[in-house]
Amino acid sequence: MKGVPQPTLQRLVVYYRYLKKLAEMDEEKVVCSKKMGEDVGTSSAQVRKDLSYFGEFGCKGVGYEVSTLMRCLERILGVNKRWKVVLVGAGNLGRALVNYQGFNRLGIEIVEAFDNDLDKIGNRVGPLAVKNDKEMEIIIRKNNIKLAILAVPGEDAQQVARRLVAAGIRAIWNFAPEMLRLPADIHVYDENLAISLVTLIYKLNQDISSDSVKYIG
Amino acid sequence: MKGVPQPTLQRLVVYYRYLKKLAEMDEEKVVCSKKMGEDVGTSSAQVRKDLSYFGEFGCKGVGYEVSTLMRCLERILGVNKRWKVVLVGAGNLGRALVNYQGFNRLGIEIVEAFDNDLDKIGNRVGPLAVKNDKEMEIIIRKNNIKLAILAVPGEDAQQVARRLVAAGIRAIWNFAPEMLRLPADIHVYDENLAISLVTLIYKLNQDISSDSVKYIG
DNA sequence: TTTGATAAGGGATAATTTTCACAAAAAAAG
DNA sequence: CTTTTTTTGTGAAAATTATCCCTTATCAAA
Repeated sequence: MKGVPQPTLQRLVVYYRYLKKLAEMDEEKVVCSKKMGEDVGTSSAQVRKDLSYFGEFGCKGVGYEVSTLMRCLERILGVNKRWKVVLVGAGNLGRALVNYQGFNRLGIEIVEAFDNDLDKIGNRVGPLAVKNDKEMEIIIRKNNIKLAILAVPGEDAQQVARRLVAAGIRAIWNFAPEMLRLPADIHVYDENLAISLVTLIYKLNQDISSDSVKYIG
Repeated sequence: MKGVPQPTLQRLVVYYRYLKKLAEMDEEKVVCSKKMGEDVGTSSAQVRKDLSYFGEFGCKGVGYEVSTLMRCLERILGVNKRWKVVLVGAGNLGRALVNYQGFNRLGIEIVEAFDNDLDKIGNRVGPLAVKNDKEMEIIIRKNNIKLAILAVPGEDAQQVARRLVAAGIRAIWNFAPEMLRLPADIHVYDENLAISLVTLIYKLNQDISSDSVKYIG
């Protein structure tokens, strides 16, 4: 179970959500890789290869039992357990994440929100009251929390991240556009919203450029 | 200028922001690929290879002139122009995106926000008033807008996306966890926040599993 | 000047990821 | 009961990406 490609992992989340929807609709009991691929936007071969990293889940000539494969993926991804997460930085983005419904369905619960801005401390974000970040370390330790969402300004990110790691955090979902320098065994996922948008702009711009090439020469 | 790897494109955005920061600090006039790589978390070879897809920007034995390379990347990425963007879906996430400061620095301006929820229409989100989505098509056409942020519930996504394309939208940043079926020449970037988080959970869970293996056998 | 150190550019090589194609198993059809 | 169809799982091939390393250019110091 070593050396699973990152793209495979990401598609697994997509498959999981797809299967969950199928299971809720309660129509098909079985689904084949061809249909899965078409429905989620990849190929049947990709679906099978992705699953093959983790074992055999299907039945030749038949396909995959929806509920079984769903539960297998649940275990593989670790979303069969409930995960407690803290949010640091209760700005616009942080508040949106707390209120985002998609996480709860994956067993993910944001249990605390911290900020260093006195104007924000005490305010409600969703079901939480924002706490002073001075209490952060103590609360993280006491509740044995391993996962943090870092949504603070770039200039604070490195320092806050160090504090989180010192408090026992093992994985950080980083929204700050900064490279975090942390011990190698801490998992960091850099989320960079600007990247996504600029990628689209690049392509739009390419279209426009090649259009004008057509007209000129 | 065809066949630029997607990862390269994404790193280019990172380089661009890095150079912009260097330029603002106004210390070094020149930067080499080694330093760039270290500062943004990649290798010097990767930096050079990424840039090589677009031309020659450096000087052997010296490095890259910060302001020049910055402006080159600006043109390559298309962020030297201003881009008008509409938001569809004024929920928590949509509101967070409108208020996100990172876009403005890239010449990206969210100029309209639409929703079909009568409770939301008329409310302010940042500097905008949410408009009725029935006006969407007309306003997009009139302002010749090409880029849309889709932050509506999954079940509405496909239908709204079709309307956007019919109104002249050419690129969609899709936050709905649905595969959009659109003409092949429409650019879609699927942003899936759950994927990021589950990827971290997977790794956390792996750590825990391998820990217990140590104790048991 | 000449020499040494530095650093870009780019072809060659390696690693990773995706796609292909086929054997084997199950079900359906004849 | 045999044949055909379907569909998985998986090595092998292809495509894509990343890394290495060598050549060349530039600068600084002797």
